[in-house]
Amino acid sequence: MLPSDSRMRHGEEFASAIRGGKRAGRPTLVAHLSNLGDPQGPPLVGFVVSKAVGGAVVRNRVKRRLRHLMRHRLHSLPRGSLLVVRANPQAASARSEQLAAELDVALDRLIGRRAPGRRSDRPAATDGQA
RNA sequence: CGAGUCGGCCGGGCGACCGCGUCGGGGUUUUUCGAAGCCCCGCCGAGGAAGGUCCGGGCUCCACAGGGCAAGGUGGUCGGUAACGCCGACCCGGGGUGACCCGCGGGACAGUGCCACAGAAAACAGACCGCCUCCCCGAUCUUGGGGAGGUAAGGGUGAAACGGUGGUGUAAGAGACCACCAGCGCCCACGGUGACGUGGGCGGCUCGGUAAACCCCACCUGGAGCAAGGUCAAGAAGGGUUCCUCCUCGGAGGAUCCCGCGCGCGGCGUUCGAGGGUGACCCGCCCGAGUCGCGCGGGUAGACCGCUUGAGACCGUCGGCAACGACGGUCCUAGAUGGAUGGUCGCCUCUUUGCGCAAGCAAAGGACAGAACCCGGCCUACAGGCCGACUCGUCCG
Repeated sequence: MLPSDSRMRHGEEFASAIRGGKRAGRPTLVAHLSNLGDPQGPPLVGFVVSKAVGGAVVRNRVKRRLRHLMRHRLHSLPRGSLLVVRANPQAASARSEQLAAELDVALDRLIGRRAPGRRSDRPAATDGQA
């Protein structure tokens, strides 16, 4: 799972990531990324899974899957990042591979906009599909 | 073998690797010597309903003169229990050939209300068609119409029509009277802890249902809830207790402990008592100097304790029809707080689909659902499966 250092725990961090950050949407999830965190600290990742996604069992499963997927993608986030991943109702029925692919696309777009040096421009067709 | 009734249990299994959470051990760094950080190893890590939050408790804080009047709940009896609206046994009523099942099971002579449709009439008596007597009119060989009265046996409606059957009786009839039966009330005897049952006697001859309609009766019930409650930190402008010093006797300074979001405006107040508590209200009682409203500004939901050893689980013996209890032994079994159970696989198992004569092969899928202070219940959801007891029917012996 996710190392405990990288877990987002406070409401204000969620708020600043969602309000002050950039956004990338996919059918199953929406990712918010901001750089307003502690510049020396590790990146913080939080998840928001509303009741629209499903019951308690479904929400827990979605959250755990996302947390597991983020574990291998933490190194791609710069220091001081605040990332919040919101799950859409479609995430309840998605397979793990689909979640992973969409999470990759969303992260690439967010990091690409912040650091235009590497893999900056995804084709516009991806946005249209979203 | 078929059909069925009741009860209990499981709710995918084994293994590998990488992660996460609590706890324990080891190493290392820092240290205010309490501990904290990092790394490594090991154990354990969701449910029968963890769910709905419908009852009952434990636990915590507040309250704990009394009276009146409400409110809510429960409702056969006896027992079980910490307690219950739960459980067991029994009683009564109903259903089933039966095993068994169902019951929201106190009171309808305290009072009020309601009873659709049909029907003449639906609760207190009344009479549509009938039946019978008398009178009048018409007709004259067997009956028609009208009026006054008697009656409830027969018809028809309905879930239900003021007891049933047979007789006496009568103009026709009727508990008007009689016998038996049903039912109601009272009394006695016997059995039972009791609900109640069995038997006998007497009475007037007969009385609808609905209380999950109001209501009446009996019994029970303090308020809030782990965001309870406690410790620390943070916030700092203020108020108060007691003591000391100074003084222009108004206060000022210091120490101490306690309380407390701040400011502005306004209302009501300090013994002629604001406001609060006492379960809602009233009386009464208690505490009492602040309190209430509006506006502006600000601070919060950080850390730790509570937090998992408990009406505990399992096994055995004994008591009890049973629910359950007593005794003995063994065991410690989740404790998160943006909330730990996920990912990738292998083998087996079950279901479905496809291929195949078959053995089998391949693919997809695994019910309902996630602990949050803890127990005892109830209710609701649930793929599939296992075990036991019993009943009825058929066949064989």
